[in-house]
Amino acid sequence: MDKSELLALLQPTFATYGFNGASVARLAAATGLGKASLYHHFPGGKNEIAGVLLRQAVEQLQSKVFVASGKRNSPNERLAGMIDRFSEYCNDGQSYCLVALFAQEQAPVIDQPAIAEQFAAWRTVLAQCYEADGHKPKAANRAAASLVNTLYGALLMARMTDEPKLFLQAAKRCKNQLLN
Amino acid sequence: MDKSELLALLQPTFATYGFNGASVARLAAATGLGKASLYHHFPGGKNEIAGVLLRQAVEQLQSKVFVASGKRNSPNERLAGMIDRFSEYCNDGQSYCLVALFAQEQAPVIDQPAIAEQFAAWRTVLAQCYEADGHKPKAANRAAASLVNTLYGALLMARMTDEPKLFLQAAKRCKNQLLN
DNA sequence: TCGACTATAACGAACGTTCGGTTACCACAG
DNA sequence: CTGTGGTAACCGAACGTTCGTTATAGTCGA
Repeated sequence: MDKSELLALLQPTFATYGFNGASVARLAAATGLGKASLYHHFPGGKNEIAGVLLRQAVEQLQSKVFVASGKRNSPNERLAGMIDRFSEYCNDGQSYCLVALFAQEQAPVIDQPAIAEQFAAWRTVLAQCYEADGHKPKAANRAAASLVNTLYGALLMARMTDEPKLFLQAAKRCKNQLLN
Repeated sequence: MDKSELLALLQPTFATYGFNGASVARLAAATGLGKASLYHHFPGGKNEIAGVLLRQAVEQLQSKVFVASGKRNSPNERLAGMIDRFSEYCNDGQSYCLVALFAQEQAPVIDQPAIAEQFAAWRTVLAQCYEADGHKPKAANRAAASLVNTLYGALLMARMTDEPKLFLQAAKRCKNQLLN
């Protein structure tokens, strides 16, 4: 059992129960290993696991979601692509974002200023697309902030109510709105 | 020290640390009482306290926020009022919503189907306003869902980054959008 | 035989909870 | 006014459990 397999088995437990709710016993059970065996792979214990998964989530958002890929495409297409990739990231609203989850619990693995910077950077990426699409700078910033808010709000809503479709519908609305 | 005072002292601890993170020791410390004394007021222990606070939050959203008050006002003014009252509810983005927090941790005090119903009802209240404002039923439903998503998304964002202004700005944008 | 891996069993600390008993307060009989 | 009884409020100390962690030892392919 190698490390990336383990992490894949561990992630859902954190995503389901949050940092505090994911006990080492539960985490070990999720992998099929004994608690002590987990410590062989992650000597830093629970904090190390959570830290790796958190960095993984941020990295994924950074490299797979909030990138204005396809320079040949129109700004709108690039924005739509980001929405689609965020949708993939959260499994169409079925999986929650560890960054949001850990941040809300004030988990010890969270570096809040860094998270704030990260989200600001992602908003900037979005804003640049909106600007390239003809929005004035201020309007572009507003639209970018709105989009991130809506996506995360929809994801939160989907989780609260256990209705992933609430996310899918919101994502669709966001994309439709780009066509104006 | 009466019960409502106690609850007021206890709420911030839950709001800050979440259900799992709010230990009885912390809760007791927040009130200045000993742990045993808390059990005098709340024999049901931590679950009872969290349950009361949760019901309080839902009740507040129900009776103070998502009510189409002021029948004489225009639908837009009523929607704007709800945004304002939600803003008050979350202290301009500085306090988090216990419903959202507990729901995300899958806290034992949460009845997810009930929460889902509750939010559906609130979306309906909003949708009726949008309809009264001339939107077609489907468009009204979409607008209502978007508004809730955005408000909660902005609140989540504000908490994640510890920047309440992200919420205030979003609330302002929502209100401006009503004027079209 | 060695090193990577897993498991059993236990550790101290913190958890939520309960017990036994002390204080503070107030009604009321003397 | 004093004294007595009852009750609500409160607390220190401990309960049993679970937490995250670790010491120790066994398994097994190379």
